[in-house]
Amino acid sequence: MKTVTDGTAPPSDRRSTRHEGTRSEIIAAAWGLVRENGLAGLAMRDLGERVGMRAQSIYSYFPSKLAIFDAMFREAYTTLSVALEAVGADPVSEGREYARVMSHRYFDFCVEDPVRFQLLFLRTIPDFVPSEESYAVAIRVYESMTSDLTRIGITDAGAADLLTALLTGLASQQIANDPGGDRWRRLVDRSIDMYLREVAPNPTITKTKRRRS
Amino acid sequence: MKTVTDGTAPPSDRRSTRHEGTRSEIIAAAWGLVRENGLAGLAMRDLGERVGMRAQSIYSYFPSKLAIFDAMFREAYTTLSVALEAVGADPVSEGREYARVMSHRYFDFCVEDPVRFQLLFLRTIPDFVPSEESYAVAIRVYESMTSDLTRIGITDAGAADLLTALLTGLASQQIANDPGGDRWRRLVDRSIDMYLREVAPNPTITKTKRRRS
DNA sequence: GTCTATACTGTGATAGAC
DNA sequence: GTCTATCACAGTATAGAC
Repeated sequence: MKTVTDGTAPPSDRRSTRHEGTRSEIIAAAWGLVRENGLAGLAMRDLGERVGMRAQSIYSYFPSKLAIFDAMFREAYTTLSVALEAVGADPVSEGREYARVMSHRYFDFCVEDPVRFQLLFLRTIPDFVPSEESYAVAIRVYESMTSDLTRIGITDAGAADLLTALLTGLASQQIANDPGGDRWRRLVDRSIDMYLREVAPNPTITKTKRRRS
Repeated sequence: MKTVTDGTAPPSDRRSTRHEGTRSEIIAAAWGLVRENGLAGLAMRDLGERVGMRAQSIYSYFPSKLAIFDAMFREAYTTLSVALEAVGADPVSEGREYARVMSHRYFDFCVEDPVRFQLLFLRTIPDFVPSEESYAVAIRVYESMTSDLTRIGITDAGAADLLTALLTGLASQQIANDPGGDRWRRLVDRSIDMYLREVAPNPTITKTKRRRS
């Protein structure tokens, strides 16, 4: 129902899988091009050439270029979601340790792919607004993070907002002013300590279960 | 000497002032357009129309569109420089109070004009790299901030980097996820406290002179 | 359903007349 | 300095072959 920005409803019956396959292929090619030429530098003609068709044919799979960005947006947030969920499953990751591991995953995810960072966290493409479905994935990631923080004893209002601001700030500075270096990366651990001292001043709180035995 | 990206050396003698005047006019018009259509939406034709000439004539004043962005970059950093220097001159602004006032100025400067923020702090225009002269202004602002922090007792390596990351992170989140609101703005004071507790744990340090009399 | 062919508008930029 | 004319290249869209 209501695949508004989703583009090109599945043909009819069975070879929609092939259609989906081509869509994935296009998105993958788009990521490659975007990493080479920047987010704004994505050209439909280049994209067509990369996947072996003319630019116009792409419109059979996506109604517009913005729809491609939307699919990329959703895919990237899903990747982030998976990366962060893996932390929660890690038995070692309790309390402060969870915060530390999660923060590093988040920071690495940002710095790893500057273009992806730009697409997800900075509103930089002129008319791009993520569709309802895609934005829902983003919200889900954020809610998951909040509930994880709650789980380890950080129930503070604004605690999650403060953490995302801190991490995206470090990542953004790293990307913009020292690409390839570690000038801000090496401040991450210190930032977590600083953050935890603020939102969970009592260290016993963050050690959820069994403190010694 | 070597006005490489500066474009169009002054004609010869005296009416270079008029030339400079037109340049300023073009830049002012560019700011207006960019706030309306976004940074990537700046079109030379629109710009020409705005200043009362054809698009091609602008190339008599700037060698390229990127040169216009460069001039805007420099102008904006000069504005930031002035805003922050005013804090140091304020006699009330000592120690923690300096950090607090300065941080709010910085944050407000960022949020006040999202497009300017994008130009200065996020590398988002495909091939734009600030010229040497323009980047020098940015460096000067940063060095001034560092020396101010030193003056109030924060000599910590990376302290300035941590602060800029924190503030740009808060601003970036505010702009992207709650434009017009205050969801991250109201975390600024708390962030300063958190920050000062990290970089200057001893409160007496930051109170530079006369603690009581 | 998916392709090719063609075309429309708008972009940054250049050459040369005046 | 400012103009006209022009270029190569974007994104987008429609028509029609297969």
